[in-house]
Amino acid sequence: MNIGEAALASGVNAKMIRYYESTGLVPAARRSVNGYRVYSSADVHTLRFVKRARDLGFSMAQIDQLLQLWQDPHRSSAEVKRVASEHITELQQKISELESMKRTLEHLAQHCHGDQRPECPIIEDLAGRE
Amino acid sequence: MNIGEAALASGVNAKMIRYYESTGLVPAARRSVNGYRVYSSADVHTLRFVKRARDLGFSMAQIDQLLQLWQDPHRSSAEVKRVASEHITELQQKISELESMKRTLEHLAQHCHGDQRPECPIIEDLAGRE
DNA sequence: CATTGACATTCCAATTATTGGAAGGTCTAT
DNA sequence: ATAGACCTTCCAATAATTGGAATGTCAATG
Repeated sequence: MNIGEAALASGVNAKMIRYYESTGLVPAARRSVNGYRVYSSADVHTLRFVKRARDLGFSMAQIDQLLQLWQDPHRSSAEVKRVASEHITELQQKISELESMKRTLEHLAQHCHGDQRPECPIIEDLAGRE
Repeated sequence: MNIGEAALASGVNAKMIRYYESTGLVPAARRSVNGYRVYSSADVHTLRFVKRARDLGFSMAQIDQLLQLWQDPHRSSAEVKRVASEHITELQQKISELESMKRTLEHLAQHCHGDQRPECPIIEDLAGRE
């Protein structure tokens, strides 16, 4: 299996597969005589794991931990849960920040006429209303 | 007013002030004889505008637009509102993504025992449950 | 057999906003 | 004179991804 096929099968594109390899997130693929990377279905499985974790917003550092845990038959589910919970907290943190921004902007936009005149509470807020 | 004082007064640190200048987001500061950047209170006002907009999550490109509009006495509030609304949409988009991730993870974490045993629905999901 | 097109390789760079540091110059005060 | 706080520029790293250039390989076709 060449990198293109592995990309198709895993949902991780070739460029990113090489990148993940370069950072050590996934082990370096074996090479065929021509120098091409060769992937097994186990490798593709790993790549799909990474893809799914990325889709859930885990950082590469967190995915690194999760991959270790995945490979480790002696892991405790508590460790996994800790990584996930940490990420949930981060997500909530970010969501709260964005919601706060959105709320503020909606209030401002609500009072903006949105017509041809220059007066605008949005700009006034940015400029400092005081 | 040196850059340090301008930083203190605006809430934008010196490093970022120089960066904003380098990208053209804010005009290049005048220089005193010793080569130091010199800021007026109008400059600080602009920097505070940028700071506030960044705090609301606007990108530098959007802030560039907002600054233009702010300076333009013939602006229409509709233009300002358009930029803000676009950003609100982006915020909502991002919020929805993060909430979806969080929901999924919470469901998985809820069914994870979090004890010393290796069995864990979180890892299983990442590994592909099928 | 030579060429073509699809695929592979490496390396370098851009993105976005921010931070860090190095190496050096200036100012103020002791 | 020297110390310490400030300023300058330049280069690099961050996180994850994307883009491109230059080059090599493979399979198939004319």
